[in-house]
Amino acid sequence: MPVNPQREAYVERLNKLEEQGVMAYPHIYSPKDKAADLQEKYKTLGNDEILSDTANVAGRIMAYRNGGMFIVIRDDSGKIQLLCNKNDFNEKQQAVLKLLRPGDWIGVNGTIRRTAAGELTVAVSGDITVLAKTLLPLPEKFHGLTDTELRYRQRYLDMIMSDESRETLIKRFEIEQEIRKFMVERGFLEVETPILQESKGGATAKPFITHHNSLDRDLFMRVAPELFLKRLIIGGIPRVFEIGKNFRNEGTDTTHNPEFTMMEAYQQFADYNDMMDLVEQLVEKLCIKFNGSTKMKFGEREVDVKTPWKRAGMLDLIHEKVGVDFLKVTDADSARQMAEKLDVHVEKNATWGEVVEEVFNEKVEESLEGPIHVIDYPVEVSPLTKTHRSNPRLVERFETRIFGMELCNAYSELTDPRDQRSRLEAQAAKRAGGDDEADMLDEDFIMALEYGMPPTGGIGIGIDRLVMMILNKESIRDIIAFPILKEKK
RNA sequence: GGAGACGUAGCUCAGUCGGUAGAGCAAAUGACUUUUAAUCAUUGGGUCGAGAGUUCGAAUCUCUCCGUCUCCA
Repeated sequence: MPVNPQREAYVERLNKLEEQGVMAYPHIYSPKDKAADLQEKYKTLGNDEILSDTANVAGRIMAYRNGGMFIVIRDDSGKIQLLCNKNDFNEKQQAVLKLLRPGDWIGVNGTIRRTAAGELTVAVSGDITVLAKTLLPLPEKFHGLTDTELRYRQRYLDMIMSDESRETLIKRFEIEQEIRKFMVERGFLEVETPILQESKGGATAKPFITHHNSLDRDLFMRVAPELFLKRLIIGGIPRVFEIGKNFRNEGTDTTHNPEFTMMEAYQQFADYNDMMDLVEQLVEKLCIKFNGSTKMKFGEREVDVKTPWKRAGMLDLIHEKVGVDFLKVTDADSARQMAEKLDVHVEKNATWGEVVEEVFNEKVEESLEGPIHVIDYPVEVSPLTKTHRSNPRLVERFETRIFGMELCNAYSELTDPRDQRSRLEAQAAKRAGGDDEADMLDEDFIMALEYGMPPTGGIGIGIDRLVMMILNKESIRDIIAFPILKEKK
């Protein structure tokens, strides 16, 4: 951390303040008023009008003008100007006033007036209570902090200087609160499951590996909570959800952060159709709550998330888009040849399902503005999903897409322990063949399934992506308070 | 992983043809019962991301590396 050469002057002022017998970092303060409440209450007050009404506010100094005669403070509700008339201040009070700077936290008592210039103002009656002295100057007040690296490394400064950054992060956490409320109202119990896991499972992704010293063994940071939440369903909880961090060992870009927030939910006796209803209702409700309508904007693009949303089979979408019906292609060889004809590159040993998924990703995915549920995936790329009730080559799985982005991934959960074993064995074989994104065979999970899991619908919703869509932020770093950055050298 | 842009004072930025490092804000001292990015005067503040090279001389040209952003895979 580079030393700020101006810090010395701030420390010197702090010392002078304490020499005056002023506590720079007191324990408590209880202001009676908020800036925004006062602005609202006195909005009809005319210029130059002076009242005897008293006010008591506290906040951070954002502007300090005319030698302290005019000070603007900001609390959590908004800003208000203070008037410090030297003639009303005794010698010590004047000394304290002189030592204040933007960035300091103060609390004041005073009376209400509106200045000739039209600014609602608290005329301070002498004593100013210092609540915290800043030892570093705030960034330049007009432009604020624009250096993206500094904004993320010192997010608190970004929040101080940018109303938009601060409000965006607050809304992000409010959205999470609303999601919890929505789920609880529907009878889901919020639970917690292990982040440190002995087996890597639940999603196709590279894990982080960490080490437990006293057990002397490596553990995986979870890529998904899925296999533990299912154990809770088996244990008899009818509806569970968990909102928490998942960790995937991959690069960063505008839609990926290696640790990201996911909500997974599982519902007893339900299937994937119920999950489609769930996510539709959730997103519609959030959009109305935070944007005032069912219209959702992302950059220049706009969609309407009014329910119900379109549902379309993955193979039908491919058929429509490129004119090939992969259901009529029955073996992997023919599928691979078909992919080559479509100019889609696939691995030499790719299965039918892997080819279909790749063709979808290359040719169809991007054009889906949504909201749309892409349903019925190939069985080979969905190791934890129950086979489709009308076609054994497919599974009852859907991914919802909005603005071309994946919002969620959900299934009728695979509950047959025999089928689950053979699917995970296939995954383990891929893993043995060098695919470190493939799942491991988790014997303990299979055993849990052997005790009987009821029909279950499950869903995983990417909370960061959802927040980006609702708040119209095109970079995931804007809605994560502390996104990952490279080491500063 | 690839390509491009960027990196200069605490912050926001300028820096022409390669020739002594600049401004505004912030800071220090003072003035002003005035303000709305307050203003005015004076003063201090630089490893020009790091390293190497070319050159009499490099913020500037070349190369390597680091970091940030964007686009692509």
